[in-house]
Amino acid sequence: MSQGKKSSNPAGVPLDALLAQWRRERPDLDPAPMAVCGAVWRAYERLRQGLLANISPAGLDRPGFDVLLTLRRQGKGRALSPSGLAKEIMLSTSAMTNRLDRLEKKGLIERRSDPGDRRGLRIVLTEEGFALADRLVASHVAAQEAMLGALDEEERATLRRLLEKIADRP
Amino acid sequence: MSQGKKSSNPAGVPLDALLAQWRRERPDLDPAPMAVCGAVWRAYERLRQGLLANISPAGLDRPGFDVLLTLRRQGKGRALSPSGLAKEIMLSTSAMTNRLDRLEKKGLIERRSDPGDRRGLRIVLTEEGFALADRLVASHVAAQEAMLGALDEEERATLRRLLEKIADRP
DNA sequence: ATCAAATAGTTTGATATCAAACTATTTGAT
DNA sequence: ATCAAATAGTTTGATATCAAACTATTTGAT
Repeated sequence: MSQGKKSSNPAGVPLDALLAQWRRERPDLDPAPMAVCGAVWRAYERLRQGLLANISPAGLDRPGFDVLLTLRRQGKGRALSPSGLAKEIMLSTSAMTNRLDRLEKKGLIERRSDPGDRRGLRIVLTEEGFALADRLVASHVAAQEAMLGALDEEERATLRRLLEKIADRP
Repeated sequence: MSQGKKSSNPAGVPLDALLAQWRRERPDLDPAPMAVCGAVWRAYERLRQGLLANISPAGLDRPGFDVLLTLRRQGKGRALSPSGLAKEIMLSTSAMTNRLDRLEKKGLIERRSDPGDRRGLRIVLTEEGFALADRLVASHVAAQEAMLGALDEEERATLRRLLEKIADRP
């Protein structure tokens, strides 16, 4: 039950101390990239923790929440196949089978057989799943907004641009 | 201004498309924070992929690599306890037991009993583990440098500063 | 000096992931 | 029309994580 981890510092050691150790041990290397990558990692961890705090009271974890939001943002009544969901959420199809089992058991989604392909399924939100997604996405965006609160609009735009330079690199 | 479409997309959908879906479905919410958080996540995923490409040829995974580097940067012959390692790497101590078993089996680390506390252990790199860490950290930093290649020095500093505003937020 | 509480590390039990094997169905070349 | 190959989703087997229970030892209050 207790989350015995420090929350302010994803990895225990301050980045500067870590770099100093490497400079001492490997003066032939320039450890500067570690600081940038470490900063990405720590921001990611912070955001992940905030996400978890938002969804775990509802008994959801990250992949389950992703399924709900992915379906919700398609619009009322829109469906996706398990493999389509797996691709968007970056899970294996076997993990998706498991996720869907759990969400179905909670009454949040429904497996319908695809009328056009008897191998296939169409996953839809139940009334209850739709309502939960609607409720959670609001607090989710609010939580994200709070975590970004130290950044003004211009800084957010800059941050996005710089991060995309990493993500889009071949 | 926006070069936003790339196929090596961590999650399948371009961020802009995702935001557009939310604006249609939930015009009452401002989904802008999702774009920033999504960008952090995608950069993180990119870096994670690059890391994995560097270490998996050596038969290591992320936590195993972290153990090696954490020990290596302490300096030759310096030791840490399993719980100290677990804290730095943010693994449970039970997961650490497992990691150490595997690394020990590969001959990369050694468990020595703590002379000052018979409950405790001191984990040290073997000669082979030290050499592997030394080899991998070099290619690791090189790989990171390559992934950051699109950013100049000033951009890197800015990126760090902005990310820390997220990570350090209470 | 004693002994309850704290601490270090391991084991156990529940659960998650992935890759590969599998079943059922569809597609496409002939 | 046939049937090998492709595809959709599930099951299986190996392995990882965590929390809680456990064993051995140390700490600290008395």
